Amino acid sequence: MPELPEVEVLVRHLASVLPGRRIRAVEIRRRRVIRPGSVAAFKRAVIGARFTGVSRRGKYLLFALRPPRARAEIALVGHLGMTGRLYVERNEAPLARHAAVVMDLGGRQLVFEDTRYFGRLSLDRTAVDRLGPEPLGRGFTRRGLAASLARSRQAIKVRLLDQGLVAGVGNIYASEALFRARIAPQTRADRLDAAQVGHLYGALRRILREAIRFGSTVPLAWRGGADRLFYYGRSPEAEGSYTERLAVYDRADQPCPGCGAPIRRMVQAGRSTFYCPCCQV
DNA sequence: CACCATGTTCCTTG
DNA sequence: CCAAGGAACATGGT
Repeated sequence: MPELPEVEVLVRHLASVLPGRRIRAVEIRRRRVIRPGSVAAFKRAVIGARFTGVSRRGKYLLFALRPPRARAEIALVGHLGMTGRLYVERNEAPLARHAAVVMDLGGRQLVFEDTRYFGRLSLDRTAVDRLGPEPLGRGFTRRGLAASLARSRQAIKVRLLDQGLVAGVGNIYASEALFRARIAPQTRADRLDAAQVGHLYGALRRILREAIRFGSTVPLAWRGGADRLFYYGRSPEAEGSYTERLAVYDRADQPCPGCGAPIRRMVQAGRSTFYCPCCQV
């Protein structure tokens, strides 16, 4: 479930596994995933390079690579789309059906698996450069958020999904944050008062931080006893407790944890929004 | 068969 | 020019 917290948990894991490893070979099984850019240029830049670091920006993964013979470092950008997974396993492990890219690290392989192939790997940073501030970073402020929202007549739920407003919030945490802030999702962004913007700011940070803490606290699990790590770094058994943490997302007709009224689902900009009609005004 | 799904980008409409 | 909405991308679950 790749929104900011899931990507952050994954990045922390990969940062403990990848640095120091060299890319011996790359197999592109789905060329669509290498985008934008060409497969040939991608392979040329990446093969032979060594991982020096892994970080995150919004929902994007950033891999720092040092090519051989001390040329400047390059940045490999990754995005998991809706169903992407990224893990390191032994070379002999049977390849997943939807493995899109496999990088041979010598004895181990880094696998980018994605059933829907919406995810991508690229050397192009333009999408990353267009992102708004990191919600858990210094650049995200109440004033900045208020100023951005004052310029838009769009529904607040739809605004939150714009990665240029704040980076990393997706469909799940947008609904969750609005519930915590007690703001109705259809409220026009420019109609929120200062107190509501303050609540929303705090709710976003709290929701995202808690999700990261939860994801990082659960022990890492390995599928089928082999050493293939689930991309989100949690065991299937933890899945139940994960969804139990969500107050409104995917809970249509279930009782609101605050007042007991049935949670509602509606569609905004083509995507589901879940909310409590009684708690969120 | 129908509808739904954690995301982004492109195209059209106003 | 910009904002907003919808389709497209591709596969699988219910």
